[in-house]
Amino acid sequence: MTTMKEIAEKTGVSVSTVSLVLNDRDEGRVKSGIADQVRAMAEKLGYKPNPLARSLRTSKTRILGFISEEVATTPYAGGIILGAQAAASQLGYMLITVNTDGEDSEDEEITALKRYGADGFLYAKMSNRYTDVPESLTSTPLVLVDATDSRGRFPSVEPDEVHIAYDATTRLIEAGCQRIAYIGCSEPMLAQDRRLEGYRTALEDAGRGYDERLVRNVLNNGPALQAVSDLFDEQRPDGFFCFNDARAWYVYECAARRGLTIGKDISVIGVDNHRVLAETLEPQLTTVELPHFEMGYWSVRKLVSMIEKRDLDDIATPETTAPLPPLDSPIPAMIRCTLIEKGPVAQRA
Amino acid sequence: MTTMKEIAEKTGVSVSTVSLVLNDRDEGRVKSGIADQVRAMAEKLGYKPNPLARSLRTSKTRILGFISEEVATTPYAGGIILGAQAAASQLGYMLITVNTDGEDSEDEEITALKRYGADGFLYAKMSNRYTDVPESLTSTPLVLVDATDSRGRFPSVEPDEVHIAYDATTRLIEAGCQRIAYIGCSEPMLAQDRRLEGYRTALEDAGRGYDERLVRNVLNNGPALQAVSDLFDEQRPDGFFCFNDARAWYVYECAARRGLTIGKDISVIGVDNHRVLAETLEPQLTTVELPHFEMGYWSVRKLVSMIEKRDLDDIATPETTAPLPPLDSPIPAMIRCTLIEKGPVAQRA
DNA sequence: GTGAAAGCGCTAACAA
DNA sequence: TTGTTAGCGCTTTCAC
Repeated sequence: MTTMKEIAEKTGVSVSTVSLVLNDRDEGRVKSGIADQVRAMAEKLGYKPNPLARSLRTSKTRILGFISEEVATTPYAGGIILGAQAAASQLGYMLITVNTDGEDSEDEEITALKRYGADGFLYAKMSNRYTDVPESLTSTPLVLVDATDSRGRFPSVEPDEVHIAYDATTRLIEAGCQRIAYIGCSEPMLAQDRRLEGYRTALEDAGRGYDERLVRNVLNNGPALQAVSDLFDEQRPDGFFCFNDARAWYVYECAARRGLTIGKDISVIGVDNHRVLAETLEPQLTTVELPHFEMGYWSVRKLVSMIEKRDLDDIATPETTAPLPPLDSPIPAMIRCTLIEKGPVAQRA
Repeated sequence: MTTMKEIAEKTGVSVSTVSLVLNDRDEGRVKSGIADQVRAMAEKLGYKPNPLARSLRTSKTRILGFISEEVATTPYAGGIILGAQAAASQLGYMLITVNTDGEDSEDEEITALKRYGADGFLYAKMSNRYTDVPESLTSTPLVLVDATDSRGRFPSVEPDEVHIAYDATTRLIEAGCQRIAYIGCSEPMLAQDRRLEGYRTALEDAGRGYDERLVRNVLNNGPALQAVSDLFDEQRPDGFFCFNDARAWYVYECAARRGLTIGKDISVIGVDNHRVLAETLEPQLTTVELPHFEMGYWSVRKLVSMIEKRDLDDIATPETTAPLPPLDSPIPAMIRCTLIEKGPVAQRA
């Protein structure tokens, strides 16, 4: 690894000059001829700054910590991490992903990261809910991802849950569905509340009544299948909006048992949390893809703008291959989601 | 953050002495009274070494890089990462997880990690196959996880694929299945070859013939469902061993369409790569759980033993909550897998 | 046994 | 406009 010292020697200047030039702080301080020489030499020797040494001096590491409980158990976090990494590498940061399977290891991992000098943290949950931020995180720049600080102290970047449900429900209405059910989540959760709201609003905007008999909020377990089964028998819905993969699968399963064809007899739109829909039921159902990538991407930009105390609107995207959101938009807190029509949605008279 | 300097001042000794003591290199070099004082003061001030400063001096960072393409897209990597993190934190290392969605970003991320001074790398694939190690990784200690170096230069830690298939097939035989099918993978892959071998050996050990008409190697796509469907009609198998989730789902689907009950008419054992089985089909199928956690765990130990050029048999597990493999065992290259009987396996006469 | 001193690679006052 | 100096927190000879 070449050092500034080597460059200085080979160019016949001092290290400080090299430092100045290579950090682009040479404007009006170093003669441009010299500066060019230095840059050329750095290029020639393939100089790369040693981030450790720099950090030791500046006490800024350009390291970002990504904390999540779910990296390990769902592919859900995947897109978020990809997006976060894209933004981080774009901005010259390194993203360190840490998963804290339990409460115990959490603080431990966080302090480890802090000792390594992380400049800031992302704290990601797996489904939008009010969240208590661990105490150890409150003293550093922090952005919540797919979560909302229960005490309102920290900014967050989340999917636009109301719109998810509104769009899905509207799609079902437009397809001609008459009795549209919502299979929700019975745990208290922001995402659930807002999706129910979007579902309801869509119905009302279309001049339909909201009928709570068509709403079943269930858990991810045995009784859930029964509840959905009952819904089929009692209400005979012809359209379903489902909170997530598992719930969409219950509908799929119930339909199969009754000989109902999806796309003909009933239409199903599900939110694809765990990629189960994408991976197995793909041809059968229409899915809403959560904006994982975008959430990761924008939360990193938000975090970095907090750390560097400036807007990032000037930072363009030079050589990234990943699909990036338009960079001229300001950093959003809510992100619209994409409805993906992979499977058939029945068109009725 | 307290520094050694502070401890030195408050104790009235020099930094070098403090360094000696706090690194346990004081035996016979520092009077034990002094040493105790230093330790007490360090404890009192809550001293934590600054890893950056240390690394700058020693050019060892105790950072491990975990490179994978699939962290982002499957939950498969999750267990591996958990295991790797458990081992790393046990051994005083920090694990940096990096996913390289495409070929392009891979080298970039690796060099970034190298500049941060990673002491070694884990290179993980998503299913056991011969793998070309990226050139940029060949100059640092490296362990492959769930993959085999195509040029045989680097050690790897993998599931015992033959046994997976042998055990699953044997289980089906013991349950009384007469016509046991294997739904495999048509891509060339170590895991596929070895599982086919295990399937075959189990049949032969049981005095059964191997009938290649009962084997269907398919891809993860549309025609696959048709192929499995044909298998049902042509061969009427009553037992299935499936390469992974998606393939198990094809069987599940075909059975459902024919009104066959799993656990009564047919038995299905699938390898749970993507947690789809665990999350949606859990009550229906018997799954083989790949030893993700263990793979991560043991590969880190292997890597660290390479880095530190010593055995790790003396390192015990003090305060980890995660389930750890027994620590007295030597580092294994192949890891046995667990067959999980979640669903019914038909018992026939 | 202990401490002084040098240095890892870099940045930033301050001098010149 | 450039170089000198000091120092980030730590480890490691080498004198004493």
